Amino acid sequence: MSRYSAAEIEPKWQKAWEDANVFKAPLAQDLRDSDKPKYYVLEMFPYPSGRIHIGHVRNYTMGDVIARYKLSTGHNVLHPMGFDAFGMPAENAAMANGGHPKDWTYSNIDTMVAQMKPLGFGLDWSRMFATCDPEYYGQQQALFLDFLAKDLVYRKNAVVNWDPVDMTVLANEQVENGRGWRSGAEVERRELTQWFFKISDYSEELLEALDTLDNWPAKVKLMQANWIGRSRGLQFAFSTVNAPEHFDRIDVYTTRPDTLAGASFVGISPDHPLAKELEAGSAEVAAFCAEARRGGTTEEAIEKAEKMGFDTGIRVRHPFDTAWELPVYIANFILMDYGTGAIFGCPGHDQRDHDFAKKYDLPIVETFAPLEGEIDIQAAPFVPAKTEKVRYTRLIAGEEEQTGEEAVNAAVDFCESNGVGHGVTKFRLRDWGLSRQRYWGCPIPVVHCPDCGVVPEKKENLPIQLPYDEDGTPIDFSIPGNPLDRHPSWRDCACPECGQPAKRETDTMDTFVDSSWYYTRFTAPHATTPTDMAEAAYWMNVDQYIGGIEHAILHLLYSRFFSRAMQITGHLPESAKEPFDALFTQGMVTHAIYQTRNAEGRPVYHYPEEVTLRDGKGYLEDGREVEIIPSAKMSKSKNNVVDPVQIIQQYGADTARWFVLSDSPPERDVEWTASGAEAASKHLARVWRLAAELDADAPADATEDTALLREMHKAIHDVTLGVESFGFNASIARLYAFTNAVQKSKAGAEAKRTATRALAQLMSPMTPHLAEEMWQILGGEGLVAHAPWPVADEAMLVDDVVTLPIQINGKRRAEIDVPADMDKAEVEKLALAHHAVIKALDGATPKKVIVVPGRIVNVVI
RNA sequence: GCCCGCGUGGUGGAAUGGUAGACACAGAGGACUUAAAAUCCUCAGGCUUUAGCCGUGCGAGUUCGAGUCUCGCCGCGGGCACCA
Repeated sequence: MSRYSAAEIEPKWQKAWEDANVFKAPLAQDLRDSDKPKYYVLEMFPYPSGRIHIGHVRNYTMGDVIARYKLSTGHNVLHPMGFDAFGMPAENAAMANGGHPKDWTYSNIDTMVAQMKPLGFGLDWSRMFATCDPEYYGQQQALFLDFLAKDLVYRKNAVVNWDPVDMTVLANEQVENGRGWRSGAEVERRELTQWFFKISDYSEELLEALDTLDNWPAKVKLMQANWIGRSRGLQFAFSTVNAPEHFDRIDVYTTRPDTLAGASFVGISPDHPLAKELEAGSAEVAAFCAEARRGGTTEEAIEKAEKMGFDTGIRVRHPFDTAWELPVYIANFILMDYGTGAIFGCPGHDQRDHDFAKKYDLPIVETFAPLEGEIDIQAAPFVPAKTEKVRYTRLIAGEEEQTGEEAVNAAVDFCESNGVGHGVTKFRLRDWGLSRQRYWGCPIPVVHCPDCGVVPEKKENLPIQLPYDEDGTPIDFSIPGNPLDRHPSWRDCACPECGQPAKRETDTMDTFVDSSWYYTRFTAPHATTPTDMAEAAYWMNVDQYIGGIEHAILHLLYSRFFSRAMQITGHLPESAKEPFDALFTQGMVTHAIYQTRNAEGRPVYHYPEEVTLRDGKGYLEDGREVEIIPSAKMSKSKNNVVDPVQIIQQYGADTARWFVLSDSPPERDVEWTASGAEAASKHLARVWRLAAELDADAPADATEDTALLREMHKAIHDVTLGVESFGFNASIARLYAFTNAVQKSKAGAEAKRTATRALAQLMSPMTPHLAEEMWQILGGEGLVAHAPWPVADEAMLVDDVVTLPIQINGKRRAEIDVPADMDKAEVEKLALAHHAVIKALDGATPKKVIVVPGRIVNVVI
């Protein structure tokens, strides 16, 4: 081979790894004598959308760098891959193009595996599974039954997006501007009986345990803490006037009892029992409640909807002044799921309440004011941080001047001692609703019996499999709704308890359930129970989990709940309570969007390969200029997805891997550029030539050899540090510099061979095929994948002389070279003797001289 | 609307509170070549030129010293419980 050819090299080494079983993780039962530590690295598994995406390449390359590095530092490594295969897109595809979600999904998986294999990831493919495999979801059903037995699951009512035209439940993403995406009908919020996991029982635990997650990003822990949302407040009851029977009290919860003297109304949710009672007796109330329930269920939709209230005519007495009566409104912005579904409004110190008071002409009363300055409470609410000290003008308890926090505590104590309610701690976290009215998910293994009620399936009947057809007729996905619901031969069954005719639950599970325990299943993917305790005990926890920041809250929080629930039900050891020891959240790969507009002004999107770039402007083949929207998240509908398969075919896997790791820090988004891939490819060819064209006759040269070996040890040190701290871009920049050093070095053949072999090893986690090839050319023993990682010699890292910048008043004016170990006084003397300093001082004495050894000198004049 | 991030040359980006722009891309100039490709070498933040001034989204502040810390804005991105 006369030049670098990825097409020749890559398949060869992939076969060599496979033949040597390099990446097959051992079984725990075979490791009794192994003194190697274990290492479990996992990237969030993909949804089988059909083709891999350059973002997948980036994500899995990062994991692969870690996996290969850990292998070469003497670990037993588990690095598996699977597919998060249930979910809506498969059903949508079946709806749009016919076919069956199962066929669509498995065909996509085949394609994606075929696209991933050429990338040379060090994965243990023998452990692969998809969550839609009956073998997997059957064990998930077993878990559900175990959770049910331990009271970790229950049923209650909850609201869903209801499309009144299609008569179906919609996902949030199927609601566009409050309307159903297919029917265009205004969506309403409707209650259904659904299954829930009792995650809220673990609110405190999940919150407290965040402190133990030392290797998680602080921002993720903060987001989870805010999501769980512990608050201290006062729960108390207003007594009512003119209310229907059994409603002589309205319980409210407030985090601001210190503003009780500024209350001007009480608001209740349209789903509050009192609202429902009134709704039943009044067409007017019913009309308002229907109006209030319009729109989607997301918190965002509810927050952004115009605030509306309905005066019920009912009044409540203020707890501290029974002559003072407040109106009771039904309001569309109050959630039944949080607190008691009822609040009191304090327009003086809350923007939303202020808007509401303005709209319905309610009094706005100030309870506290800033320490200094004037405010107009009628014009705008005064909402300072709770930690800020303010002056109370209508004081409930405590000092006149105190912080909001202090005032809340004082008010709670005061109210308690006066028999008005009690202080309570509440959490924002709600129970996890897992029922989905859809086909392509894990069936919930229960049966509804007219006599016995809700009956769990017997474990020996698992898996309850999804039907593929209906007595030989393909299932029809062209009509909205859940096909399981209209599938009599699947739905009708015998009650597992009494044997009488009964009906299966037709709801399936939220796909978050599938992804909440897959990481445990990888430790024993074919066990006949959800986990094999011996394997789980050995391989858990995941030492390094890698995935997108978009999963910071839900997926990770649900997984943390599941690992606890699995421990309670005997499927995981106590030590796996927190399943992910370290978490890394990587950024997205973005690409410019190229668009023109059609006659109606609607955007038309063009593929990157259709566009020629000149002077920062883009043109189509016919010469028309395109509008360039920079750095957008890759999305099929915008035609800005870069297909990695093309890159791999053109340049090879190592180039693709090298490119996605270079330049951008892994946690940040990266912009895909074609020129970047080209440059990466050129560099790899240069590195290959270093090994292939090494001059075997070059004589040794003591000075040059030492200089090069020093560079080598520094590179080993820096690259290793980069790999260990997810600074892959830094490692690569360092490898560029080291490559330059090797290339320019006049060292002898032996030193150059040593340095180049180290270069191959340092590159091996990123460009493993090239590294193997170089290793072979340079006479390395066996596979570089098996070679122990090089260790830097500390003695070679220290320079004898350092360059110190000299600042005058914080601005760099000169620099001096001094021995690294020179003491401060000597350095100061040298600095002050420098002509630039003498000139600046102009005979005066410096006010101050700061010497930071090895860093800087600052002379203050 | 609420929660969490991010913002540095033409571009991607580097920088334990200590020389802002490492390392690359694109660019310019040169070498080699009949020519091109490939490769190699040199230059390169901006404005002025013996030297200096301005520069890390904007405005304040802390500090001997701020891209980095604090406060207030602006812009962009992620999440908001049925997208995964």
